[in-house]
Amino acid sequence: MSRYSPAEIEAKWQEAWDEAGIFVARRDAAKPKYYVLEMFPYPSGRIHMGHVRNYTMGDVVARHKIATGHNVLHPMGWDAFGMPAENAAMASGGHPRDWTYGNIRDMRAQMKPLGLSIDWSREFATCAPEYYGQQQALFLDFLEKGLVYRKNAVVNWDPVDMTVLANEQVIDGKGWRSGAEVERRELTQWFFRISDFAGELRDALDGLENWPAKVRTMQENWIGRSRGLQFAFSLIDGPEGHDRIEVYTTRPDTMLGASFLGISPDHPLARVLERERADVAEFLAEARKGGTTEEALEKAEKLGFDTGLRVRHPFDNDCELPVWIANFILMDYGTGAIYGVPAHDQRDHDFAVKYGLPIIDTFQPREGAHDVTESPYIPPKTEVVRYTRPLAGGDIQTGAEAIDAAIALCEAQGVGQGVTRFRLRDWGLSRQRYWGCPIPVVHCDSCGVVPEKKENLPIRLPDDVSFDQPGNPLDRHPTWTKCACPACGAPARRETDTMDTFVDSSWYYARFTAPRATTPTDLAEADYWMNVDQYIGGIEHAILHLLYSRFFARAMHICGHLPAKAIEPFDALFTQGMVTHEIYQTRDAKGRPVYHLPEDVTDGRLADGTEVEIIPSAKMSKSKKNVVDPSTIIAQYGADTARWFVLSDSPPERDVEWTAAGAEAAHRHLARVWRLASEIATAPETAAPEADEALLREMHKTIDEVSRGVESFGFNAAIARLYAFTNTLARSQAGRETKRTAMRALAQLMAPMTPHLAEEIWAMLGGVGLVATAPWPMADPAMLIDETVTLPIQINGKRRAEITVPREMAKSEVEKAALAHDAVQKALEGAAPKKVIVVPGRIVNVVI
RNA sequence: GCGGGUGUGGCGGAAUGGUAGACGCGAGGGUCUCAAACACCCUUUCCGCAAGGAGUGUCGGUUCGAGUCCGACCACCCGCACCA
Repeated sequence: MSRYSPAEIEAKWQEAWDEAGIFVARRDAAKPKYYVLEMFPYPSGRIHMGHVRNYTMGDVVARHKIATGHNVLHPMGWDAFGMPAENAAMASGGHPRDWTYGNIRDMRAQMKPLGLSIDWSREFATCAPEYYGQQQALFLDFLEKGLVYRKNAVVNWDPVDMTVLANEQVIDGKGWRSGAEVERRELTQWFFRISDFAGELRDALDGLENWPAKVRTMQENWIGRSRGLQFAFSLIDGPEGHDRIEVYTTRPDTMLGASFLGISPDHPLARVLERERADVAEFLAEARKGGTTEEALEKAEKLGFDTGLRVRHPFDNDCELPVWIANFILMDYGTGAIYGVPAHDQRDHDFAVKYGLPIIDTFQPREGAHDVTESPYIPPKTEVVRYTRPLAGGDIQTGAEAIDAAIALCEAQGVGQGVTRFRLRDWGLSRQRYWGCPIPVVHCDSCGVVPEKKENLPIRLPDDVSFDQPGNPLDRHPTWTKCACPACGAPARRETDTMDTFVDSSWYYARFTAPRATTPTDLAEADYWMNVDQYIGGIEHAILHLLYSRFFARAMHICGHLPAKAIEPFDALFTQGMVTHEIYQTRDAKGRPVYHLPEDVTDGRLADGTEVEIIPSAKMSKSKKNVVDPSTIIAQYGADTARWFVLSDSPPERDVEWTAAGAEAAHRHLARVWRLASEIATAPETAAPEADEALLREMHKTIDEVSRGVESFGFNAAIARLYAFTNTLARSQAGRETKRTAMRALAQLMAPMTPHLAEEIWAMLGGVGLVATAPWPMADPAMLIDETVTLPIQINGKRRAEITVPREMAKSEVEKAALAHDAVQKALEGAAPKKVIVVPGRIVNVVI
């Protein structure tokens, strides 16, 4: 072979790894275990560059850990349930299962050539009954422990298609197929009691030291622990059974500024009024329009309706407040009722202005006048403020503990009590869809909701379903719903809801430790392999998936499926950025955009010479056609080039832009390394002791920096160092044996990133065995320290000169040498410096 | 709207509070070649012939010293509970 030929060497070494079976994970007490996991893919059809980046990063970690003597588990599977499969079935008539398994087959075939160090013997798809049957067993255990329950909750309802819509299927408040205005409607649904764990999930975040701080912050805010006051306003002449309205507030210090009471459209009182009064029903119908997302609710126009009812202020018997129904009040948070303080809250202020409600100022800002009719004055939580209206007969000052003081005062007065609340809501898992894990319960006329017997699991999805009409095919299946009640044996109806696909991905990491076990997990295996030592995936999963997984691990532990140490399943987390690409656009006759694939564009022009408009890089998406197929790149340049490129240009946590030029450059470099290696392999023996010393010093510095880079996800910096070392090696006058040593080290350092090329070079230079299993090189600390050091000299913080001094030179000597420098002398003009700062080995700063 | 993040040459980016621009791309110049491709060498933040000066989204602050820390603002990106 006379030139770098990835097609040849990549197939060869993949076969060699397979034969040696080095990636098959088995328990081994003699080695420290290491479990590295990338978020498993949804089988959407083809792999994309984002997958390549994600799995390459995981592979670098896995291969580095193998080389450092760890027993590595690096599995792969498929998050295989979900809407796209049903959409495909609706669009083209096939079966979701066939579509899904076809995609898995294609994507696996695309992934294998990447040369990932994956233990494919553990592969599974979540849509396989062997997996979801165990998930059903988990559900039954959770049910037994009270971790699952049923309650009403709102969904997006398409009144034309008569079906539930996912948030994604609601476009600008309208159903994606029917175009009808979406309504919020209540259904009885299954929920996990994740909110019971809110405090624990919040507190345990502090222990997740190897998670990105931003993810911990996001989860903290999502869980949203708050301290506040819960109390009741008494309702005057309310409907029967409604003589008080409970409210929750985090700002009880503003209580005297209340000018109205607001309740959610879903509040029980609103429901009662809706049944009794046509005007209320009409308003609620209007208020329930639009989707269920918090974003839609927050951005929607604030609507209110005066019920005519009034409540009495608990601190002031003479003060009566009107009761309004307002569309921005969430039934899910607090008590579903608030009191409005327009003088001290922006949203309440907007509402009061819109509906002409009074604005009552209760605080005196410390300085300057503030007209609260113009804009609200938000009293700071940290500064001392003074009430202008007496609270319960006494002027009080509040300070840093204003809220606590107000709560204490209210408690003392017998008005309500301090409570800790969480923003986190229970996790609704019911989905009115076919392609998901069936919820293993039946509905019996006499016994109610009855869990299936475990011996009947898995409850398999029926195969004979049709997607020719909207709605859940399980609902209209002729026989599948018919079953016998597990309790009394009478005819009963099987539950037709399936589980949220987030359930599937909330425990797959545990299943990988024993993927063929006949129980959800095998405790011995879980005890050995858990926790995941390094988890890698997109930042888009920062909240939901990771929070659900943390909950699930706790719930599984309670049910005896995971050891206690695994309740925080991911020891370390890394969130990687996206792969982006420029978008190429032209316009059709009507001025509408037409997108073009990168492979059809050369130098900004199409094949017919038409110039394309270049839109800055964005996430690769099929609709914008700014996609590059990894298979094309692998065919053109080889897997090592694709791997090298996705790691090289950008820091892994940030987005990386795929460019054809960058890919070519990566390939050019790998070809150069290959050439250099074959030159060194065949070079005649020479000796050059001085050059040897210099090259070996560089080698040890490179080993040190690359090792640290690989361990800290500094892949781009590690690769830059490898480029620099390649340049050094190419120019080195060192003797043959030294160069061979340096080249072998280079191969080892490159092996996690470009494993095939590294094996080839390793073999070329007489390396023993596979480089994949060769022990990672160690940097000799003595070789990392130079005898002299060059220090910059700053004058007033600006660099003006530099001196080279012995490393161990005393501070006073360094100062003397710096002051003697021409540039310093010139700047001083004979005067003495005001101050001289010497940071040994770093810098000298002369202050004049 | 709420929560989180990002911002450095023509481009991607590097930089434990200590020489801003490592490494790569692109560009310019050169060597090799009949010529090209490949490869190799040199230059490349901006202004300036130079001396020198300016410079990390904007404005302000802390510090002997700020890309890095603090405050305000601007722009863009991600998430918002039924997308995965």
